[in-house]
Amino acid sequence: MRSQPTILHLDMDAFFAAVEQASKPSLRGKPVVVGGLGPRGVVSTASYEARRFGVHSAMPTAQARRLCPNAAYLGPRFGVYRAVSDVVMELLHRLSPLVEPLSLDEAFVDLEAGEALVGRPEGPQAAREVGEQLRADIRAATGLSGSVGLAGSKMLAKIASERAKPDGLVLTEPGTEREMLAPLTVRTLPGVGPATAETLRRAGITTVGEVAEAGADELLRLLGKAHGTSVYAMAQGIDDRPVVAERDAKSVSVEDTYDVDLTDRTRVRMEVERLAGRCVTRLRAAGRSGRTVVIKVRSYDFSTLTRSETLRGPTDDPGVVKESAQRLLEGVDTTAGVRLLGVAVSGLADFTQEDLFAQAQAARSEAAQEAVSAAGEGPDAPGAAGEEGERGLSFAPEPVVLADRRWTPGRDVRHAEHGRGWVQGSGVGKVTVRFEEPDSAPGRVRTFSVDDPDLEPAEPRLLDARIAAVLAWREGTSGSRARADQSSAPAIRPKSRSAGGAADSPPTGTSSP
DNA sequence: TCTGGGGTCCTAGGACCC
DNA sequence: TCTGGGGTCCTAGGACCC
Repeated sequence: MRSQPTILHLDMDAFFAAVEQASKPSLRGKPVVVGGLGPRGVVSTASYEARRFGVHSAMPTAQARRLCPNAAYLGPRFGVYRAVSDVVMELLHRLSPLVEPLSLDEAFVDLEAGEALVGRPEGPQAAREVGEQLRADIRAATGLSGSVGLAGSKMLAKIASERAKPDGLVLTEPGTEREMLAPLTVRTLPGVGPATAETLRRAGITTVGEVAEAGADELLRLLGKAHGTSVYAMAQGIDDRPVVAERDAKSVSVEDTYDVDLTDRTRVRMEVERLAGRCVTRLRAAGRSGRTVVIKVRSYDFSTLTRSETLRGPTDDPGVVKESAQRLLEGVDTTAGVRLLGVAVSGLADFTQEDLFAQAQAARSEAAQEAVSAAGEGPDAPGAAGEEGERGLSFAPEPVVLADRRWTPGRDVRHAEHGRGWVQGSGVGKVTVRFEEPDSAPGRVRTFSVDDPDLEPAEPRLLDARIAAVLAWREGTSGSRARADQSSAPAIRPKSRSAGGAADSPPTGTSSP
């Protein structure tokens, strides 16, 4: 526990939905839901307008449609979210080198490890100023709002940002945390989910204060050693977890839920083969190899099992992983129907055993195979979106993505005559497009035949020219993971940035959600 | 129209080794 | 040769997080 509130937690507000509203002028101020659009999809993010109808993340999309039929339902565009996220993370890195991203829209920053507080007066006011400046910078650079929590520990900073939502800042002064925590539900504590909350409830414990009163012995008895110890500490406001930057991934996994349960064994084998290929593609893209192959099978009744085997040494050979996955599948009965299949590789290492030539060879043929299978997917393909942009933001057109003429709502398109727009909906051979761009006025809607040759998928347009400038700079820096040296980072605030040819376009943010 | 996809960490039993 | 204890690896499952 620190005596000063120098741990900052940033949480972007309704991030995916907010990016969509910033991209699509006609959706500003309207309910927007981003998520899986198939029969088994779930909500990733609901805009605040949609939340008023009771829609929230992890809810089945079908249920959301019943609650809020007039919302715009959009498939996710991860490439765009990642691009915006990169800009936000860049701003965090200017505060301190110690940034711990939790997801695309969330991160901790250790202000003590950086320069942000230097030269400011002692006391919590300095941290508050840094937090408010950050929020202003994020808005200027992206047009989006983020909420900031500041406290003396990660847990409290996160709780603070939650209370700050939307578009606010909360600073918890060290020394006041126990009374603040006491009345909150146990679900507030990190690591307390539905199962733990139920265990505690049966013991008559529903608030954080009651956890603290129950004592260490009782918690260890109820929750076991590791879990009990940590929950008890957190309930007293004790949390010494450090902010940790850049953790190496420990596993890579790929899974698909099918619109209709799979029963045909040949089809199941084929899908496991594809998943293994995709998994290895991602593994190689990360420059890793792994020793343990895992398959996951979820049955019609939602029961889930995994089977794994550990190889003699790490591999990134698609053939080896595919064979292993098939071997594991042979031990699983799938006759009753399968709703989900997954393949994972864990026990990751940084090197491989194959020589470089063989690696390059395999990577090429694998990439080609991916391209073919992705482009050739029939209507029976998994409905969940999320394929596009999987591999980063790509300003260069990705042929694999653009060749795919599935008109998922939200997708970017271009029409030879009407210009750029996005898919509003499709069905019975027709596709409806709204023609507008991030900085245009709300656009008009037109309907076309799905195979209209004048209509084609397009690369997403970023929200703001400055974002493109920052990203271009990042891509140009040696290596994809190059981290900004504070001093060499370009200024991306409107005042100080001239972004190539498009320098003076106003931030979209002034009228943002 | 019930329940995504990508992860992390913990537990527990058995094998195996010393 | 009737009985041990500890450490590590592997497998499977479950809780939790965003």
